[in-house]
Amino acid sequence: MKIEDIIKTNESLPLSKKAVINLFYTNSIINDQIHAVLKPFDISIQQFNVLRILKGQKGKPSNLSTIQERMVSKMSNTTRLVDKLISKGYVNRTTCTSNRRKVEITITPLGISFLDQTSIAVEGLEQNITSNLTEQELITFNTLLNKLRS
Amino acid sequence: MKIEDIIKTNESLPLSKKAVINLFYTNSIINDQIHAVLKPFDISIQQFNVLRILKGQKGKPSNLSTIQERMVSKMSNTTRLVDKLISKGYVNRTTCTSNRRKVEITITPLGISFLDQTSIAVEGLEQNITSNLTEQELITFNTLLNKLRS
DNA sequence: CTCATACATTTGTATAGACAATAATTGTAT
DNA sequence: ATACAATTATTGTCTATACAAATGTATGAG
Repeated sequence: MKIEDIIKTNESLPLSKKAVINLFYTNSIINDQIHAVLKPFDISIQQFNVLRILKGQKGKPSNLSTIQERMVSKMSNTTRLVDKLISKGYVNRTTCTSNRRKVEITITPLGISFLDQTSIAVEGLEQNITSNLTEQELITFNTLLNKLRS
Repeated sequence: MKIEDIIKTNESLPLSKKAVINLFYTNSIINDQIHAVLKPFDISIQQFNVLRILKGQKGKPSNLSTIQERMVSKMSNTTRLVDKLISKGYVNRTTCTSNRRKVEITITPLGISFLDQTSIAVEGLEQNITSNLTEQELITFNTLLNKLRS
């Protein structure tokens, strides 16, 4: 469905506004879909992303600031996000010995196996969503997003 | 900057995942920019959107459900959003006489002049962001977003 | 007319997020 | 060595959001 039809505006929008609204709207739709997929696993998108980042470190511990850097939508409160993951047993937190201001966060075996399970569901959704576009279109889409931010 | 460089992943991502992450990341960046532009006006993006929807009605009052329908990122709590706008004097709320379950919300003259002022700033930003793309690229971008949701 | 049901909005409550203030540790200049 | 600034994380507080329950109103069946 075209974005004009969705927001049901009578006047035709300038292309710039249409693009921004369309970006927000599409993001919102997909966000809801991921949220729905994660719901049975009782985890939020942000918590899921932290686990993904930690697993990407392959055992190497991360500090809070590193996690925050790599989060796609930055979170002011990574401390409390990690608190939630600790209480679920998915990550560990220890103070860094070489620099005691820092903290070292690692994913637990339970966290890894949990992440592996949920990832299957999320990746299925991602492929399902993007299957509406050809490979070439996906490449173009990524390029356009990159340009938009530049 | 390419999305791979931003999330600094060692392994190359599947195109489907890359596209979804890129969408989220780009949305987040632009969201922050709009937030920053609106900050001096002391209004949230959601409140701004409600004002835009109401002005689009050209004097015709809207009920809550209509507003909710047209919001790009749907809000569970339009009541309280409207409360905020009332306390700022930007909208009015009266119960609908023909159906007293419903409520009629209209934008006030103050709301309109406020919206006109802020819109200049927001539209400037929208044009600034999208100026990185040619007109043809913007059209393609909109088409790809539409397809992604289909 | 009265009851059950549907509808439109509001309210309650728990969680998430933004942002500023604080605490603890380390680095640096004199 | 000491004082001051910078770094890193945590906490407090207020607002926003998600979601369920409650409120008030309308409608249709019998």
